Amino acid sequence: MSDPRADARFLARNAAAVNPDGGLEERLATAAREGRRLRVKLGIDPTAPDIHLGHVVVLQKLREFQDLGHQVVLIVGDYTARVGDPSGRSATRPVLTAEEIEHNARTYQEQAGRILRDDPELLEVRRNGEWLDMPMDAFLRLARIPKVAQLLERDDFAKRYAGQRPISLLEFVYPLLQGYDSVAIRADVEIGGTDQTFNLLFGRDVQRAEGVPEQAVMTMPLLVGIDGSQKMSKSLGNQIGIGEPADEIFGRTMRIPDELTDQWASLLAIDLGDVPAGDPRSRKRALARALCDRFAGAGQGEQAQEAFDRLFRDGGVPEEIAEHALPGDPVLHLPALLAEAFGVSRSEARRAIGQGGVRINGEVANATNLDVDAKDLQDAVLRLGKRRFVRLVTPS
RNA sequence: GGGGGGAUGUCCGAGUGGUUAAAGGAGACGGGCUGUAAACCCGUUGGCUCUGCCUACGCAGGUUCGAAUCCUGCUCCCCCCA
Repeated sequence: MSDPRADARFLARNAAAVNPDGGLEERLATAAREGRRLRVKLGIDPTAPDIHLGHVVVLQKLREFQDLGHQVVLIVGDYTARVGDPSGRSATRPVLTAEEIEHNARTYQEQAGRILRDDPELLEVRRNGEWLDMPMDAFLRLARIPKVAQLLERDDFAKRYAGQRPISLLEFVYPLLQGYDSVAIRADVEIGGTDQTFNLLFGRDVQRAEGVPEQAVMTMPLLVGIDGSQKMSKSLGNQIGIGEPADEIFGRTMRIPDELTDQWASLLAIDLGDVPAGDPRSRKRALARALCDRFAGAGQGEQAQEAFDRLFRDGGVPEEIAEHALPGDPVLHLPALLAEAFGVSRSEARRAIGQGGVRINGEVANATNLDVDAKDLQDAVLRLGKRRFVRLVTPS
């Protein structure tokens, strides 16, 4: 039926690396020979439930495995999340409660379901608390596996160690726990971002020590966020969530640097088809449309693009604008109104007004007179900066 | 157990008694140009009832006309030696 070599080549086409060389093809061939599905593992962190395009890169890859008949195993890191991960040094990361973790995990699962096939043959979801909540002696047995020198080879650790910056024992233990996940579920393949390379490869060591076959490891390049420099992440605010409205997806995609367009298309498995390479703007628009169609629904791309053009090319206003109830007073203090309507501080609002960044029905707001007659604001469209709009309505 | 270093605005990071809402940078935001790209230019960037007022330099107290800067206690963090 399927050809392991061709499948491996297809799957690896946009990957950063496959380890060991030829490992994926070997696993595919083994599975074919034994007439079974591969178990393809992805560990997910239930501290940040909202899926953005960065997650999609990996999920899309899993979907490709599913389409070839293989089984995806999502591992919710509920146990590890409860302990908290101090890496990255984001200081006061709160340790989540079991309820929060569970809620996040469900949200994640639900969103991932929009990319993955939700067929029990093809998708299994597990919690690592199922096996990590082990007795001390079992843990200590595992603790023999990693060698300190080996852990210190991990780039992140090596740098911090050299720079005399802290590394907690807990961080040292994480790769071991993740690796044990691979043992527990008998992973054939594990997927992750390139930042996970060490951990994924370490899973092989744990598997070997535990006497189970070693997984192949496929790492995907990290998707660069819309700021064009750092990896996409919610905490950096440079993400596009898959649950966002089409207009938002379209607009934010149009903001990425041109150089990112092809990389995004490749990692997100979007075919830009015949859009000429010499026309970066059209390529980006095609990408934006495709993303809208995929995550907001078929046909959304076309619509979002029209709205976008109306707004930014023709200088109009969006069709759908959030509404904000006008307070009843006869005279309104503009900074206060802006603050409420857009969720900024009054000082911020004042600055924006002073800089000509606020428009009422297209007219730049007067910076010297901040008090406005309420009747001049009836059903007015208030605009802050280039892309924030609100329609003022009278509460009935 | 011993010794040393540190905690400043969104982040990084200057500042060791007064002109400090606190240098500089990053980020962000507003404006210009434009393709909501890049590059570039200008401006802003604690809050507010805004020509002024309030709150701020880990926490609490003290010295002083005056403290982020000095003293005391506390909390937290890091490094080194053992």
